Amino acid sequence: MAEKRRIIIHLDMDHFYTAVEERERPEIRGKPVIVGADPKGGKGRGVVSTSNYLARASGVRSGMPISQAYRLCQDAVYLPPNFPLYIRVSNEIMQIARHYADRFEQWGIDEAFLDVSGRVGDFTEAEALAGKIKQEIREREGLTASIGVGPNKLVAKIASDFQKPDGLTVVREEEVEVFLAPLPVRKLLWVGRKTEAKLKALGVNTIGDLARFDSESLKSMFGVMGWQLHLMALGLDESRVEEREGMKSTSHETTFDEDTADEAAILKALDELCVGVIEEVEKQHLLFKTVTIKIRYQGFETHTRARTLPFLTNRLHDLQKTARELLATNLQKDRKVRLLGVRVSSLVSGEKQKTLI
DNA sequence: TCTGGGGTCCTAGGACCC
DNA sequence: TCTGGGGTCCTAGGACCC
Repeated sequence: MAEKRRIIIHLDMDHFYTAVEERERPEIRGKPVIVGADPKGGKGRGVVSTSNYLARASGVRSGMPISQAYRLCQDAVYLPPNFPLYIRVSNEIMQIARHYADRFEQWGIDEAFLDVSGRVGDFTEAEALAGKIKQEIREREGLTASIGVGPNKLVAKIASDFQKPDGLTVVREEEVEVFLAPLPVRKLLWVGRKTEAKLKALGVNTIGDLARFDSESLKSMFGVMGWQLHLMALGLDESRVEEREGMKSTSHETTFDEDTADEAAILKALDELCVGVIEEVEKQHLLFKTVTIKIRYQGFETHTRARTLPFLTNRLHDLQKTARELLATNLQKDRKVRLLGVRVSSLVSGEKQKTLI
């Protein structure tokens, strides 16, 4: 039995963090703006979270070391991230978008998928609907978004990235193959740096190359992922637009300003991370069973150590005690530490738990 | 070039149970 | 002495997303 044809919209806010900052601070408009770590005159550690298009013109990109961004664009306005603000604005935008969709799925802080199959008869009507969504976001929030419309989530997502900023790209079912073929494989969801490199070694550069590649070889080389790669290259994706509910884990981590072997400073940082995690656990009314700590040494070597408790808890004392024990038995003496992290998982809603007991 | 902080999912091996 | 099969849970690492 043939599935009903779907029409999916992907909404992607343009350079979200910097766009929000520019909206809130008229004095920085017209300048390159970079949200991320403190550059500290070129000596800062950390990376660029988001940069506006003026900064991108100098070569600045998300994820780039902030020291490198500083060399490329010294006259930019550098701002620390203001997550409470971005989350507030994000919630307002998601409210707007949600009411245009039969099914809605938020994706990160500034993206969303909308299944509008039941609301529009064809892609032309979907394009008009997408225009209305962009307009409402512009009028109510003073921000621009780029939208992609396609027969599934994969194509819609790639389409939203096709023309930016303030873009609107529609890819009909019969146009999918021609649209995807010339694009680099890196545009596919789940194809990151590593997979891109492996594919390149096979002579696969574009999505078209991948579509022509033998699917059995892909499966034997990449396992489950290989089959997925084959389907994606053909523009096929049956995954549903689905609201995710229930966090699986929550964590805090911090990179020291300077790598340190000072045990007192390390323990203090660990305790503070635990406090932050417990605040989130309490806010969300959660109980947890598994504690994981993360240690990154000087040189970027990273380890995780986990322990599952025989009981559910939301107590700071349990977290700090477990985290300290995991650290004590795994910390390599006299090695400088770059980063420390604390995560809790095996989460259960505390309210639900009460009714179970 | 020198690599944040918040997440999700997958894989592989080992423990343990029936 | 040599040794099953299936299932679940746990740990560690890694790829990927925004």
